[in-house]
Amino acid sequence: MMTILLIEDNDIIRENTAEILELAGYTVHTAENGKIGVERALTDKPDLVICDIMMPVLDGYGVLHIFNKNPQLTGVPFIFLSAKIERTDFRKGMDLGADDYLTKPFDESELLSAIEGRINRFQNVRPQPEPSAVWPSPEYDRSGGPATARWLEQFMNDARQVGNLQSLSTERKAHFVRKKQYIYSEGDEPTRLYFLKSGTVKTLRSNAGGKEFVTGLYNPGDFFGYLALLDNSDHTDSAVTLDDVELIYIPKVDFQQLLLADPAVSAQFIKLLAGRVGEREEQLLGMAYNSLRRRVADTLLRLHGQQPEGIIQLSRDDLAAMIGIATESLIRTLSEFKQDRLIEMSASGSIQVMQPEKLLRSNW
Amino acid sequence: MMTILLIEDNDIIRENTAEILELAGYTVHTAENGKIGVERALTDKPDLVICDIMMPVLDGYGVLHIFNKNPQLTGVPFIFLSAKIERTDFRKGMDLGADDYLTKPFDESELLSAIEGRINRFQNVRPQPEPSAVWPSPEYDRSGGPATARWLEQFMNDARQVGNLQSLSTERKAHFVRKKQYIYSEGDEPTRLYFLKSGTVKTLRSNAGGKEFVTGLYNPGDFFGYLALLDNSDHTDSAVTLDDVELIYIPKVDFQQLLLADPAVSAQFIKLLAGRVGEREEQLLGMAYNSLRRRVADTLLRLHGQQPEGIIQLSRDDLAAMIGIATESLIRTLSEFKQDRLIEMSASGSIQVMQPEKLLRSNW
DNA sequence: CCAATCGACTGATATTAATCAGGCGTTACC
DNA sequence: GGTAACGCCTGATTAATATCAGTCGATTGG
Repeated sequence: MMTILLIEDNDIIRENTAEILELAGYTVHTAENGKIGVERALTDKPDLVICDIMMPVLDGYGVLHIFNKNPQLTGVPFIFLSAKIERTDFRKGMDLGADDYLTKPFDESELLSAIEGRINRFQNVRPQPEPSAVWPSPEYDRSGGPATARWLEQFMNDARQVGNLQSLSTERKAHFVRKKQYIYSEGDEPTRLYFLKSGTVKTLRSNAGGKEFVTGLYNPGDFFGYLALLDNSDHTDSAVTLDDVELIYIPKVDFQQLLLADPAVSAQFIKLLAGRVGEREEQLLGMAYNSLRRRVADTLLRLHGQQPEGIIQLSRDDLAAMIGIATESLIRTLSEFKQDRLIEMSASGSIQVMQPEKLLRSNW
Repeated sequence: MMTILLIEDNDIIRENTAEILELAGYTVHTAENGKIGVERALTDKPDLVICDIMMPVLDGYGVLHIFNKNPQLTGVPFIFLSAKIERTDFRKGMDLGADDYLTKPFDESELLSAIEGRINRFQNVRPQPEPSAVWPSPEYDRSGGPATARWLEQFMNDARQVGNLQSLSTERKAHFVRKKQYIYSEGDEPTRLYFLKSGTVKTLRSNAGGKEFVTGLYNPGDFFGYLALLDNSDHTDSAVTLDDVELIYIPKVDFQQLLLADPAVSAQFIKLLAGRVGEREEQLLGMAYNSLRRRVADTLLRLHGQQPEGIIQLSRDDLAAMIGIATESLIRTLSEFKQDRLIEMSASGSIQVMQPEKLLRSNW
């Protein structure tokens, strides 16, 4: 339901008015002066504001001034309430940007119709519906999480059906690469996009000291190596196979053609990348202020959701490089988790998260 | 320039008023009754309508009724003009959805400030989505660094020249926001893109413990707040002003239209985002394995390149939150750098990098 | 004008996680 | 079949950095 913020210093009028509004079915928040009103507006985000003009601490004009300046508040319909019926007072209020002006005393119907009038007006003025024709919120569901690009597979099927990019066809030869092989290295010029048919691939960056940070982990059905292609720069990371894999190569030109041919694709890529930026910034935040234990837990949970069957099969070194910690520290933390029955480890070293809820919630 | 439609049956008042408006720089179309007014509104698409109430053929209420029903007309600011000063007349007009109500006789300043008031109000509130036409894709400078979006400015100029997205025009009102104000907060639904005209803005994320990590720093000429718009999600960061700033709002719909109208633009955005992903991953690598000293040095160098004049004017708290370390640690490191003559600090706390080469090379 | 607040800074201490060193079991290989 | 190599793990030590507690000076507000 609509939330209305009522700012009025007179206790009787305020309570009376609030009661009327509540009877009419609105959720009402009240404030007894302008300052409190603004504070409440910022926290409650009302759908409409009714504000008296003459008030102590901060008057109605001041409140509206602040509303106009604060981007979070500007869009909210604003109705002045005043005992003054003089034309100049009215004009001052309107010129400041009020949307209606009610004079006291008013009766119920005046109040309610004024509110309805403004709500209707603003709904007309501010079209709610997503411009879906413009912004494809597509059937390409981003189910694989922002890190993966499974929707591209779907897209490629479509592209194939249209038949204008034959080189994308699945008849393409699969390339077999054995484990622990570099697919491309930092500094290489990108020549193609990779589609992972089977196996696992990690992408990593390394620093001057030879330490590695794993930036991505790819499973069958994922594409990788697109960052440098999109950025039109050299690879800034390396891709390494974790086990024996089957790859399909999509030549750079084909990919770029694809990208330009259909606006929906570029829109999808924009979405994908924006999501990835957000994810990385989140990680950065965690890296800065979360304890090692917390970061291990977060990474395990992320993998738990991504990995098939929820079983994490990854060497301790790689896992540590994903989290950005020393391998020993990871192992110690895993042991602790195991003791707490939060995870289980098999003889082969694979990890299974047993109590994701508890792992998520426990705060150190 | 803004086009105003004036609907008024009295010849003298109509011509007189039109003259005033023209002198004020508006393009004015007139109509001598409601019927003609509506017809003219449909063909001319005015930016604002001033309409008398008592008129032959079709009165003002009727005109507004039609405006409310016709989607093409609903978004236009509508001001009533009337000789009636009775409260009930005023309320009837407002309840019908008028945006202001001027009583005759009025003087020039009343008229003009009422018009300005509504135009400003509507720029805050609404984007009226114009049907997009595709314009020739211009050549965009690719030199702008990945962190900034200055090329968008160039693009917007082009868009303006073609003139089909008027709402992007520089005539847009600047919004002033004082320092330390939130422009948007984590979790807010994005409603617009922000263009920073003057001042400085930071974007930050905060974790459960209330700690903040500064993810971006924006200078005049930058755009910000686009991540959530592109991702089609809620804001995952907050934007806060560091000093008094001037902002220009670009409504969500306008921006999205813009983005899809021209493949060159989406291509630019893809590049921008891909670059930002790379940057963030680089930061992540540094965060994991570089010493605090190294990270401070890197951040200083980054800011040295970005900030105008190379002078870094930033509170210690914000700088620490950018690097992701404790404020005290930062201050200690800065003191060390100062002792080593790598940087200089003014009394006001601003930092200047003196020997970028040495700062870059020294390896700890 | 004084008190309160804030930002820059310093010293002492506590905590965390990296590093070093090594054990133990399994696999790979001559 | 022996041994070298490797992956997983543990203990002790050490280095790095956060935290706590406060000073000092400048600015702000009543």
